[in-house]
Amino acid sequence: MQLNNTTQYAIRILSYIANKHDKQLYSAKELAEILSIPYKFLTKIMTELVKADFILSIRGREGGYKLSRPASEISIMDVLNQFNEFVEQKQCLLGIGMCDNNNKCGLHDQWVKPKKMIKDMFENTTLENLDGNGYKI
Amino acid sequence: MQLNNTTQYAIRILSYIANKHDKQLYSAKELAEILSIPYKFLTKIMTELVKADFILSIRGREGGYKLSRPASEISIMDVLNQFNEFVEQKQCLLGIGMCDNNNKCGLHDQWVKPKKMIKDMFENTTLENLDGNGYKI
DNA sequence: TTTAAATACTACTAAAAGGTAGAATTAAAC
DNA sequence: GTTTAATTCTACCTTTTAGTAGTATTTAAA
Repeated sequence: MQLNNTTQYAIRILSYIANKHDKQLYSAKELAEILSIPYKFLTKIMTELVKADFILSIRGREGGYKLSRPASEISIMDVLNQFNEFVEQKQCLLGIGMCDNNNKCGLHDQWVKPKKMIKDMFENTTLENLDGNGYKI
Repeated sequence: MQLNNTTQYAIRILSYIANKHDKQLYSAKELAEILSIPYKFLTKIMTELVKADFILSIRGREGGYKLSRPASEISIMDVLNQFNEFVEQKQCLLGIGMCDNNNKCGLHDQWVKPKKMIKDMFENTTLENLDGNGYKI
């Protein structure tokens, strides 16, 4: 019941870039140091973020990364989907194929409400409305 | 944002044993076939369930497994804890150590409510009050 | 025009999770 | 007593996830 490592990193990277408006570009070196993410692993994730069109990269000397669209237009759910978390909404909590009202697992009914809250939370939270300033990175 | 395989299997096994009162003992062979869980992997999980005192095993010919206490006294949360899911309540959603009101990650505030719902759901659901009969196994 | 500092690509290694094999142990049935 | 059917133990194999290494490419500065 946790997000995987790569997804956690991705959210932290995007959230950091989104909430610091004092600069235009962030280099991988800089992000890796500030966020304590292994440099080589971070660059791998950056490439994926670029391909997913969350991030725009400028190559060459003085290059770096920035958001490819306004922070308000990227929800946490968008990021989760890109990293294969929570992809299939009907995915059974107990791993027995797909779950719906006609095909329930033992936990299905109890799971409906919490699942909806999680879903709404991730859909309604964008890179812009994370918890303002002052949170750990 | 999923339970891991082993945990899913464990819940399914316990829930099956708890909700079929027409027998005293279930053998690993039988459980593996009915629940479509690889036999050898299931026996491994059974051993863990025995050690965790959810299950009582009878060895030797005509042996098998049964619950070690009433189904109403084993919550899903108990099982999750045993299998290292959700163990640490303060565990940060973004993987930045521990989270609380004095030490928040960017998603902390939004995560509080959904997390509480999930927690309550898992704590209040026991092997007895899974969705009655007729659900898939 | 060379050099330096950045991203991108390809391929590998390490650790964790999922799963398998085979033999040891136990105890009822025969 | 021997056999048979069950659980248990130890060790291994496979797949996925996490992380590393090295080189190629790009582009602005010197």
